[in-house]
This record gives sequence, C-alpha cells and structure tokens, in this order.
Amino acid sequence: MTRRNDEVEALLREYADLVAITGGDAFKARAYEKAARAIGGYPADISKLDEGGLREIPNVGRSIADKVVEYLRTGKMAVVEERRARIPAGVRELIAIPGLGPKKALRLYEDLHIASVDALATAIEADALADLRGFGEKTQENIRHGIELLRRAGGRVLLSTALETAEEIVAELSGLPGCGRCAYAGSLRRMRETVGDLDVLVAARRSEPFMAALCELPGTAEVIARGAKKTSVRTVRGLQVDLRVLPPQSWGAGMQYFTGSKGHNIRTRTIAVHQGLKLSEYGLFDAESGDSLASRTEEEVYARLGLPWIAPTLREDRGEVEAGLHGELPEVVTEKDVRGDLHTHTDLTDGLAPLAQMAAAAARRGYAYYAVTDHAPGLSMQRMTDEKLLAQRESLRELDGTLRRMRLLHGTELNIDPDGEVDWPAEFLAGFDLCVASVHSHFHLGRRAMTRRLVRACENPYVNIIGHPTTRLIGRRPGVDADWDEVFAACARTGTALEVNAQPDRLDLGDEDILRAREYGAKFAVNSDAHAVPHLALLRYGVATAQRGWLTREDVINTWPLTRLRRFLRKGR
DNA sequence: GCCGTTTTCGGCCCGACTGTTTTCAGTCG
Repeated sequence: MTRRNDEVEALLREYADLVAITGGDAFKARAYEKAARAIGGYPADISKLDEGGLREIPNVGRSIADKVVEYLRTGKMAVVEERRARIPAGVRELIAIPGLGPKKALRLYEDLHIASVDALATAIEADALADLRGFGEKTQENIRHGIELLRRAGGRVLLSTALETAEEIVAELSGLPGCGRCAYAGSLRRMRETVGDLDVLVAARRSEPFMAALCELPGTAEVIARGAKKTSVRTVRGLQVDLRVLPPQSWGAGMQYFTGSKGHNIRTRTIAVHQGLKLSEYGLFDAESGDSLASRTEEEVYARLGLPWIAPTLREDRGEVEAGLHGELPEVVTEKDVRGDLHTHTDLTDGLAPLAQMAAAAARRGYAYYAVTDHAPGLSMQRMTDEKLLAQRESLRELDGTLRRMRLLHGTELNIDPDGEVDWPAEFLAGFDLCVASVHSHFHLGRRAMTRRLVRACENPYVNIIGHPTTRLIGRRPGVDADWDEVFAACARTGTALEVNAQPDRLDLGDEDILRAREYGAKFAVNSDAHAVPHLALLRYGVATAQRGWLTREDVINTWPLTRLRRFLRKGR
C-alpha cells in the first residue's frame, strides 16, 4: 500500500515545482521541497498525526501542517489546485528534462505556449526556438538530448513505482471471494530495473468479478480491453495493467509463461518440443495425446522438463537454462542473507534522521552490523568538518553495543576527485572502520581520465567500496564513460568492493555490469544508501539486482560474518 | 515557508559548470 506520507510528499513536491515555475520565492519553493522530503522519509504514518504531531516533523511549520491536515481531511490542497489551474501539467513535465529548469520552462510556456514534452520536441524540430532568449544552439541540442534520454525509458517506470502499484492491485484482488491465487508476473517479477506494463495473474473459476474489480479500482483511469480471460487498463499514473484469470490447475504454467522473459520461454519451449511435449500458459502437455503432464506449480513444470526451479530474477536467457540442466545454477543471494548495510547517512549531512534513529531502525531489521557513512567535506554543500565527524564517531562508539547484538561501524562516503584522490589524508582515513568512495562531480572527464580516476581510488588502501560506480540515474543521466574492464580488474586486484546501490533510480551497478565484474572475481556490497529510516527497506531492489547479476553470498561482502568482513576491510594493510 | 533566535526578522547549501548573457542567469549536485 502506498503510504499517505508518499502521497503528501508527491503533492508538496508538485507544489514546490509550481511555485518555482511561476517565479515565486525560490526559498519558498525550497521550503516545500524540504518539507516534502521530510514527510516522505518520516518513519511514522502521518495520517495518524494531528497538526501538533505534524509540526514535530522537521521543516514542517504551521502553514504546511495546515495544508497537510486539509489534504488528509478532504483529499485536496486548495493552493495546489489553484496553481494547477494556472500551469498545465505538461509544463511541469518539461522540468524533468535534464538541463531544463523552471525558468526556461516558464519562458517556453509564456512565449511559445509549449505545454508538453512532445510539443517542445516538435518546436525544436521546426526551429521555432531560434529567437527565444537563452535558447541558443547548444541549449537546444542539450534539450534534444534530454528528451531522447527521457524517451529511451520508453514510457517505462521505475521498478519501485511498478512494484507499489502491483502490490496494491494484488492486495485488492486477493481479497475477493473465489480468488485461489493472485500474483504479479512479467518483467516486474523478474525485477527488471524498469517496467513497461504490469502482468497480474489470478487463479479462479469465474473471471468476471476480478475483471470488474480491476476496472473499478480508484487507480484505474481507462479500460483498454475487457474480456473473459484478459482485461487491460491504464492507471492514473499511465501504467498499463494486464489481468489474466486462469483456471486454478493452470497456475504454475501461467506464472511460468507470463513471467518470461521471452528468451527464457523460447528455451524452455524448445526443450519441451525435443521431448515431444508442448508448453503453453495452460500447462505442459504430451504433444500427441494432449494429456496434461504438469501445470499446477512452476516447480512441477520445470521438473517435468528436467530442470530445477529457476529464480525469476535469472530468467533472462543468460545461460540459466543450460546451468539448470547441468546442476550449476547459482544459489543467488537473498535479502535474508544480508547481515548489514554498509552505506547510509544521517542528519549530520543530507540524511533526515539522527544517528540513534537510523541505528535503531537498522537493529530492528535484524542486522548484525551497520555502517554510518556520512558525506566527506569535498561535497562542500554538506559542510562536513573534521570536528563534526569525530564527534559523530564518539556518539557512535557510545551507542555501539546497546542495540541488540548489532555492531556499529564508523565510515564515510568520500568524494573521488578528478585525479582519483579523496577528501582526507591517510592518517585521518585510518580512523574509519570503512570508507565508501564515490564520484559526485566532473562526470565528463573522458574515458582514459575517468578510468585512471577510478583505478586510483581502488588503489587507495583505505577505500573499501566504490559507491554507485557509474553514477547513472535511470532515465535521466547515463553512466560515466570508463574502461570498466580495467576498473573491475582493479577492484578484484586491490580488494575493493563494487557497490550495488539499491536506490531505485540508481541500481548501480546494474545487472549487466555486475555479470561482467563478477568475471574478474570482484566482490560486491549491496547497500541501501539510506537517507531516511524508510529507505533501509529499499535494500530489496539492490538484492534483486544482485540476483540478476547471478551473485551468491560468497560474492557479497555484507552477507559475511563481521570477522570476515573486517579482514576484507583491512585490504591487506 | 521554516527556523532560531541576537525571540518576530533575516538567513536559508554553496560552488561549479555551461552557454550565451558582453557581465551573468540557469541548472545541478
């Protein structure tokens, strides 16, 4: 279920954007952004809070608390409605284009009445921006490229967005009478980093009540097709949902078929054909007699084909069927295997919650260890100082040992400068239990310089993990250019782990790079990069990505017992 | 709009990059 917190966060963000676009006070816009972030990252459910309770949340004052109360009561915020009436939704979409902010969006709207990404693309094609102040050739080229980036996502949404919607729908349909089973399949079940549409399956004798329920959900905007076996709708967020109702005895075959991928299914069907069988969404059949041989569970279907059950995250036709036939499928890492998070923030830098709250929440997740890695001074906007950091270390050491059996590690997230140097000298770095090091600036160095930069970071005896190695932002920013083979080899050689950052818009490294890095024998750390208590749970997306990269416990350092982890962190020093 | 006080007003993340603006505005992290 989406939390009310998330709804309010989205609404306040929208209002902040609209204030910025309409040329309001920039500090006011930022105040709404800060409040949005604080509410989104607030651990408690805000719908249970009164105005006083809301004002306890940092950066929420009287005015915003009032508006939130108004929203919780009426489902609306009058000020947002007003601004929406003045600025079409498409204008706000424009500022999602990298390189295009609120000022340029307003100019496009006021001077040329451009109110959608499509209209902007058309205008650029028609060279209609030539006379507009601030839109020279380079700017237009950058915008064109930005639109390209957005479109390459091809209407796909982030895994996290898709999963939230799917879980809501599954929860709704599961509650209906006559529902045998209900689950999502498709690329979402395979946990791809973006999802084009949702496939939801129901096992039931009568399909009609489920089709009707889907069409009538509050989140359903439009019914695309409606039949007895399949119904398709589009949600208010623009996501297409296909619902298929299967006879209960076909559940396993249906899940296998609709989970895909296409490539994986071609492999399994080929195996079936060679055995004189036929595999469809209804079951595995004898090709001649038409007798059903297996269909009730996925395990049954795979077993009859001579295969072990294959984890959905592996079903990408990357050799998993072959591996299954030879009994060589990897035992992929699971969320339960993860003993601790090694990249997290607190309110000492840009996190929302204080150290004690983050640590307590981590302990509730059952972790054996937990690292706090706030930003280093190189990110000047974070205003980190040696004194603040050492004071944090002291509080952390005091807290250590008081949280069930969880051990606290003191770390930092260093900035890798263009030369591959990091924020502090060796003597100071030696005081940390571990260091994550990440690229946060100078993304366009060129391949050779970028490769040297990352390799030098690996060679630093105090750098343990390269954070979000490519720095890509899915759908918004491509990863940096480097000779990754060289970087991965350096990681393996120096005992530096590669992060699998679990933030849903990063998932960095991504699955394909993980597969490549694994070939060099590099190790990995699956981290949440949490900036708030609820973010700790994002780890599931990182674990799924690790699975898609075929990683096992052996590959992932934060599944190891603390003593083994500490040995790794010493990097042979 | 929020916050913290020097308690009711003034500061708020700050520096870098980029393109185009002939002196700096807009965007980003």
